[in-house]
Amino acid sequence: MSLTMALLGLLAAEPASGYQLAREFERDLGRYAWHAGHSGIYPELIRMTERGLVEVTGEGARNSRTYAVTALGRAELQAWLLAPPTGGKVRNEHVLRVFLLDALEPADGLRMLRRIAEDATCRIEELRRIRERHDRDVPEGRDALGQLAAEFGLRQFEALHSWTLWAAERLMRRQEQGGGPVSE
Amino acid sequence: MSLTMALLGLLAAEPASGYQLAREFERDLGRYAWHAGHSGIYPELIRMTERGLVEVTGEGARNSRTYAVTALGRAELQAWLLAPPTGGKVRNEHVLRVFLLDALEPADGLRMLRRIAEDATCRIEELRRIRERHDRDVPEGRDALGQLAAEFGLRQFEALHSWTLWAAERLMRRQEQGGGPVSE
DNA sequence: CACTACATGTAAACTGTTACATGATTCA
DNA sequence: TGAATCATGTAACAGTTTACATGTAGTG
Repeated sequence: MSLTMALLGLLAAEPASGYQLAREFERDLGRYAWHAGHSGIYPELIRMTERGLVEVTGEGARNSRTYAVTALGRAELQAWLLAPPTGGKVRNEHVLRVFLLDALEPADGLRMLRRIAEDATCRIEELRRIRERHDRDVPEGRDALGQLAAEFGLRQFEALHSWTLWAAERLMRRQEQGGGPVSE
Repeated sequence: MSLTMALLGLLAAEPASGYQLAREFERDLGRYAWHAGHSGIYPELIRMTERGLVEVTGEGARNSRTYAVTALGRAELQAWLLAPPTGGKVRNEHVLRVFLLDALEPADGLRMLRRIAEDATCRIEELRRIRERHDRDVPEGRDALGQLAAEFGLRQFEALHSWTLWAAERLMRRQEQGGGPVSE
């Protein structure tokens, strides 16, 4: 269901081939929202074509097919977006790691936090550069989705960074006070 | 794999029954990091017992079994936490919806953003209350994980809220300027 | 011509969800 | 004793991933 909508959303911004869509997932969408590989995308596009949600609008070199959303597809996407938020399932391995921090020795936990903080800093800088580019030439089509993603990611990584600082401080407070922290 | 680690992490904080673990997933972990239902948890606990990662340390009323991590389980968890961050898969239906915003008519998009912002505000207030409680009595065991989650969630919802404000402004800027936005 | 990137697919294995199914204990 | 909650499980189904498989076009 969600994969269907993700594809519909990408194609609503701009028609594309399965290959291009797969690359798109590796960029913004796959990073923050929904991950998918080409082997899931191609069969899904065929199913969607059968259901009339998308259609092949052209064939290019190397047997590539360009897909575009149909009116029906657009209607289904909009209906889904406006529908009451069903208890969406969350799966995020990064966040999971971060939550299990207390299972490590404090020294290891600190190392892990520092690594996460560094990584977050890199991404924040990268996203700030992307933002500047967006400020100059106002994005259209799929780049507009990229802009939404960049602004979202920027704030999220800032939040993550702020959290690592808090968590590191908490760890050090604990280390000073109570002696044996984790191990049995 | 991730479910295994999530369970190991919860049990590392405090031994528990499958039922208690399932309830735990409905709270912090399932909200932000990893969702799982009881029908996935019970079979996984049995497999983990067979692999020697956990063990049954007691049986209580109503045929309940209490599981605890073994030394091996703790070692595997720590190894996984310290391992290089494999390109973790992300699946978040909420974020997906938010990314596909541009597929809606501007008026609908604004309504959606407002709904998300309101929801975020509620959760932020809730998490602030939880934080105050944590400030009074320093959490131990599984409550410590709850504290990590609360501080993380707080920052994340603040980021989401900030993003909705930005996105709403962007939508209104677009509405003023270029006329026809989405529909073909 | 070799290598890389483009481009699409399938089958088996794995993971997770939904719906079904059962029984124990507490409380009103 | 009826209802709610605690407590555990299974089987069929749906969705994803991994590995395999194939062929095209451009570039050095």
